[in-house]
Amino acid sequence: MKPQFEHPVCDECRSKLGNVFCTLTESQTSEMDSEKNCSIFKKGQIIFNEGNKPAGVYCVNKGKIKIYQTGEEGKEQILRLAKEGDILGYRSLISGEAYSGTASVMEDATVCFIPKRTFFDFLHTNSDLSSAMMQLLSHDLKEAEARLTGLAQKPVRERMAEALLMLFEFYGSDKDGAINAAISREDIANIVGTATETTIRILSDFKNEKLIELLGKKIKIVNHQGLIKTAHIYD
Amino acid sequence: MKPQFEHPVCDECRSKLGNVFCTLTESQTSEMDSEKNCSIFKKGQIIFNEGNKPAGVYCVNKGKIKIYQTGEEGKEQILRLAKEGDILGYRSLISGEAYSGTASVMEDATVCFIPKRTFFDFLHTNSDLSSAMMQLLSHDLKEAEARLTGLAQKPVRERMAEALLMLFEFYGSDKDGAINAAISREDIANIVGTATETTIRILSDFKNEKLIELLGKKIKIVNHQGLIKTAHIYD
DNA sequence: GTAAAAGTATGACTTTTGTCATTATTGCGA
DNA sequence: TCGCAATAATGACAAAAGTCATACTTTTAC
Repeated sequence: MKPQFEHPVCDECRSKLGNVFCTLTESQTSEMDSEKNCSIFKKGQIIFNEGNKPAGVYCVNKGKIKIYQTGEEGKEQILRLAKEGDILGYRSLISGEAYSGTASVMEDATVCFIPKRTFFDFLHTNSDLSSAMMQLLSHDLKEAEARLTGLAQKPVRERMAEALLMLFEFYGSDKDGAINAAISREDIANIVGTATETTIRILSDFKNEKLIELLGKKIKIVNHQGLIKTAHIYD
Repeated sequence: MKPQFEHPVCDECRSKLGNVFCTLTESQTSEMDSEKNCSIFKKGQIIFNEGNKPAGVYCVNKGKIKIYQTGEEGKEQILRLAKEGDILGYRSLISGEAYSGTASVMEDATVCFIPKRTFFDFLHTNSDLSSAMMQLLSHDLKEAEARLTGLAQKPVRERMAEALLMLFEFYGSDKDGAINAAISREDIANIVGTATETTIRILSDFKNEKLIELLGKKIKIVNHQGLIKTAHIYD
């Protein structure tokens, strides 16, 4: 056995990163440690697929993951991004349905699997966890509804500015001050809900307007206020 | 006192219509009956406003309500519709934020108000209710994400067909077989996420294609299969 | 280390959808 | 019941965004 691999840095997930599992009691924490199952996923691998039945929830220890729905012509719509500390697959598990989206690895990841039975057991006996899950779902719902309205009402350019600010917020910045993620133009397009070419064009517009810099695959925001203004966010 | 007005048909909300409050115990049911507060709202009235702080949840006894977000140029995006048996305002209450949408009455309504304290008290002591709320939120989230993807990927015509099928499903049909709601073209536009004129045009296209009939303000679906095909839903 | 594949960039053009203007039509209140 | 206001309908046009073609660049795999 190699315990340092089986439970790599999950204490971090719980305490440092402050996800819903912070609410677990001592005994639940150790039950989780014995029940969970961590694995490594390489870039491009699928963690779960739209249409599959969930058998538990996933907790991301490390890496970057996208959850997307596939439209008719195979175009992906990215619904959510996940990084260390985030949990995945709870929506479908809770509503007892098949996954409505696919989780795919953008950067090599370590992910723990917590079996359905364990998770529901915690949920039924720990009202703090229930409460945290309700808040998580409420937050996701708020987010989804805001994006829905934006998609219906805002032009691509505004949504693009918004997406860049979101990516910066979510991933933070590397040593160069660029968004700390190697995200393709296509993925950005699939977040914003537009064509890849349009994404490329708007990014070069932003570059010409000195709002961003393009450092290879990395994007650096050089004028935050300008982007905020472009996104028409005034609060 | 006039008990027949204070608690008009709430037993129906609970048992017949099967909302989350089915999970309440006997004593909680009577506690709710004494704590709740029912009122009548006329068409056009606002039940709560985007930005306000929630003080409880609302349970719709009768009537038709829309929840929408207002975009920059004052355009409404309808997020959800509610009818008898539905509850309102739980998302913001649970996440402890201001309302992210406005609830406005489309057809005269009777609505009960359940104070925050009572609701949270039930939630903490009744794990069946917690569970039901989690399922409700999960369902809403799934719905929102599906609409998000549709908005990003499907043309207006498909979304319109989808919306008509949804309205039929949600409101049922009246004696003429038409959708049992007097919903304006503008409201339909704000559900679909398009301009009112585009809505009018597509509805007359659908009429010419013998998919629907327009009986004054009412819409009758005469070719369900055709609409399903137009919406590109194949499951 | 090199070739193939994937990703990025740009131009030309088309399609979709929105906007504005104008005219019916309906519903409702005085 | 009349007339006003809101809603619905339609046309002409403009703008936004998508598609297709092609070139160039970077990554990846052998």
